[in-house]
Amino acid sequence: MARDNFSNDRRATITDVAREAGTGKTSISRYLNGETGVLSTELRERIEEAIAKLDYRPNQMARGLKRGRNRLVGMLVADLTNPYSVEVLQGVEAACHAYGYMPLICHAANEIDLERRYLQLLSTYRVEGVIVNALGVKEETLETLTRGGVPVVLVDRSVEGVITDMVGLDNIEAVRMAVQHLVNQGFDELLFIVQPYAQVSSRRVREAAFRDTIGALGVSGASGVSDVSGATIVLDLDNDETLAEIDGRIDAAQRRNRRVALFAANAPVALRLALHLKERHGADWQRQVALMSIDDSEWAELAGMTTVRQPTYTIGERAVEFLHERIEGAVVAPRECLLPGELVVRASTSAPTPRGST
Amino acid sequence: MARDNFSNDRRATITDVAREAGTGKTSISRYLNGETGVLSTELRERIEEAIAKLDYRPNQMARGLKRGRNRLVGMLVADLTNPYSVEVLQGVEAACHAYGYMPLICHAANEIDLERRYLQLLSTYRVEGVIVNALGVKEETLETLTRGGVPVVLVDRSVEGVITDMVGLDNIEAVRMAVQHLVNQGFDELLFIVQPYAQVSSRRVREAAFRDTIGALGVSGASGVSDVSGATIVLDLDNDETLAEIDGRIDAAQRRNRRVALFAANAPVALRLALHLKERHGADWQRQVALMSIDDSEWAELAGMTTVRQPTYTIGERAVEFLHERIEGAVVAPRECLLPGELVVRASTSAPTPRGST
DNA sequence: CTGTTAGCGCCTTCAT
DNA sequence: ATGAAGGCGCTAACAG
Repeated sequence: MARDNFSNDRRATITDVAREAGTGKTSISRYLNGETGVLSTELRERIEEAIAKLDYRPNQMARGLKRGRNRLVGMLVADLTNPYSVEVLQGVEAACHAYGYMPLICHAANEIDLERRYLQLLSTYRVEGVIVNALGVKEETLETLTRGGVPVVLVDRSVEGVITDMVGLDNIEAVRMAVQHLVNQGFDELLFIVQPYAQVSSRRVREAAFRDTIGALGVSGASGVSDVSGATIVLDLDNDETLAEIDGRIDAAQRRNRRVALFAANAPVALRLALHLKERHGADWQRQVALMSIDDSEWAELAGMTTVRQPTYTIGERAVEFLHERIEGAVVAPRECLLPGELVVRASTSAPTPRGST
Repeated sequence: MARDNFSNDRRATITDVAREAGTGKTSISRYLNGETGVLSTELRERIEEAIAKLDYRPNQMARGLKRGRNRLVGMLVADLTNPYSVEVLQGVEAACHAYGYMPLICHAANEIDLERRYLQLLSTYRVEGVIVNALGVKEETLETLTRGGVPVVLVDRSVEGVITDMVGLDNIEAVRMAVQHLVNQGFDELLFIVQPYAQVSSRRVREAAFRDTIGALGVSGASGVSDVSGATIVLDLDNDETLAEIDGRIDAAQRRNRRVALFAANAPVALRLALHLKERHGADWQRQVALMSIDDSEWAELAGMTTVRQPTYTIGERAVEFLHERIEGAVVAPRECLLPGELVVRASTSAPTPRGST
C-alpha cells in the first residue's frame, strides 16, 4: 500500500527532484542532458540520489514541447499481416534505436480510412518524420504532413504526385531474374498473377517488368530459348472467379503441351494460389503446376516454393537513414533506392511436367 | 515553393489562430474541445475559417501536458513475427480507436533488453496504460510503470509476482480438447513439444494441462479408450539436437506399433517441426507422422494441419476494455479472462498410420 | 559552477 | 458569451 517514499502516485517532476536535492531545476536539467563536467561531483551525487529516491523519469512530452523535437517518427504500415511488412518494420525499429528515435507504429490494416486517420494523428503528435508504406494515400493526405515540414520516406511503393525519398525492391531486376530462372528451367508458358493495382505502384511495376522481360526474350532468343509466352492475370483476393480463369488457362496451355509456371507478384497472392491449387489438385498439387513468387514467407520453405527474397530488413534501415538525414535538415533532391532481391530456388520450379509427360 | 498562406514551415499554434480570427486563445480552445453552444455562431465561423486557412492542428503533446492525459496507451509485443501477436494487435487497435486511444506499439523482437528499454520509454512518454505481451519481464521492470500508477494488462502470459488483469486463451480446456481429439482419432502415443518455459507462463500451463489430461484419460478409461501415453519434449528452436531426440521417440514408438501424434504448443514450434519432418520424410511427411498445434497460422490450411485457433482478436479487444476501465479509475480486484479456443480439424489428424500398417 | 527567468502550446479558473 | 492570466514539466538564455 504505502510506497517507501511518499510519492502520492503522481510521478515526480523536475521540481520535486530539485527540491529533494536542494538545488535548482537547471542543474537537474543539465544532469539529464548529460552536461556532465559542468556539475560538481558533489552536486551530481545529490542529484542522482534524489532521482533514485523519487524514481524520477523526465517527461518526454514536456521536453519535446520545449525544444521542439520529440524524437518520435511515424511508421505507417499498410498490412502487418504481410510478413514483408513485419520484416521491414524490424529494420526500421533497429535503425530508429540506433538514431535515438521512438518509432510510432501505425497499422492501417488495409483500411484506407484508417490510413488517413493515422496520418492526421501522426501530424497531431508532431512526429519529426514519417515512413509510409502506403495503401492508397493521395498526395493531399500526405500534404497534411509535408506542409508542416515533416519529411516523408516511402517504402515499397511510390505515391502518385508525391516526390520524395523512396526505398524498395529493384522490381525490374527481380522480375527479370525470376523469369529467366523459369525459362532456364524449361517453362515456356508463364502466368503472372497480381492483385488489382489500385494505388500500389510496385504491383504495376512488376507487371510491366514481366511483360518487358517476356518481350525481350522473344526478340533476343538468347540461350537457345524460344517461344516463351507470358500473360498477366489480375487476381482480386476476395473474389474467386479469377481463380477459375487461371485454372482454365493452365488447362488450355497444358493441353497444348506447354510447360506452365505461375508467378505470383507477392506473398498473399502466392498463398491464395497455393490454397486453391491444393484444393483443386490435392496434396501433391506441386507436381501438377509450378508456382513461384516474390516475397519469401515462412511457409515457402515448407511448401518448397521458389521465391525472390526481398532485402526487407535493409529496406527498413535505409528508409530510416534517409529520414534521419532530412530530419537533420538535409535538403537534397528526392532519392530512389532500389535494392536487389535474391533468388531462392526450391523444388517448385525444378521439374516441369507438362500434361503430355504424365 | 511558396505556400498559399505564408506559414513559414512552422505549424500554426493556437495563438496564431486566435490572432487570425481576431479573438482570444480561450475561444479557440473552447471550440477545439467541442464546447459548442457557448460560442456565437458568428465567432465559430471565424474560428473555422482561421483554422482552415492556417491548416492548424492542435498539438497533442501540449494538450497532454496540460490536462495530464495524452490518450496514449502502450502495447508491448514480444514477437510480431508470430501471427498470434499480429492478430491480437488488430483487436487492440480496433478497441483503442473505439475508446479514442492512440496505441503506441512496441516490438521487443524477442530481445529481453529491448523489452525493458521499451517499458521505460513508455513510462517516459507518459502513456496512460500498457498492454503487455511479456517476453521475460520481471516484476521490477513492470514496477517502473505500476509505481507511477499506470495500469497494466497482461496478454497471453502472466508475470510472476505481478497481480493484475490478464487475458488469454483458456489453455487447460484447449489442450484437453486437442488431446481428446487426438485420442478419438485413434492416436495413442502423444508427444507434446514446447519451447523452454523461460518466463512464459502459458507454455508451462499448456504442458501441465497436457500431462493432466493424459493422466485423467488413463484413470477414467472413458469412451472405451485405454492405454494412451504421452510425453513432453522441450524444444529449443535454435538447437537441432532435440529434433533428433524427437525422431528417436517417434521411431521407437512406431516400432512398438503405436500411433504417434505430435502436438506443438504453438505455431513457431509447429513450423519448426514441420520443416524438420519434411526434411526427414520428404514431401509426404504428413503421411508418416501426425502433427497438430495450438495457433492457427496461415500455412496451417495449406499444410492441412489440425489446430486450435485462439480467439486472438477478442483477446486484444478485451485487454483494451480492462485497461480502459482502470484508466478511468476503476479499482477492482485483478481479473483473469480466459477465452475458449476452437478446434480446427484438418487432414493431418485424420488417419493414424502406424508403421505396422504400411 | 549554479540559480533565475522566461517561455514551448495548450487548458482552466476567474473575471468581465 | 468572451478574454486575461497562470501554470503543466521542461529547457535555454542570461546573470551571478
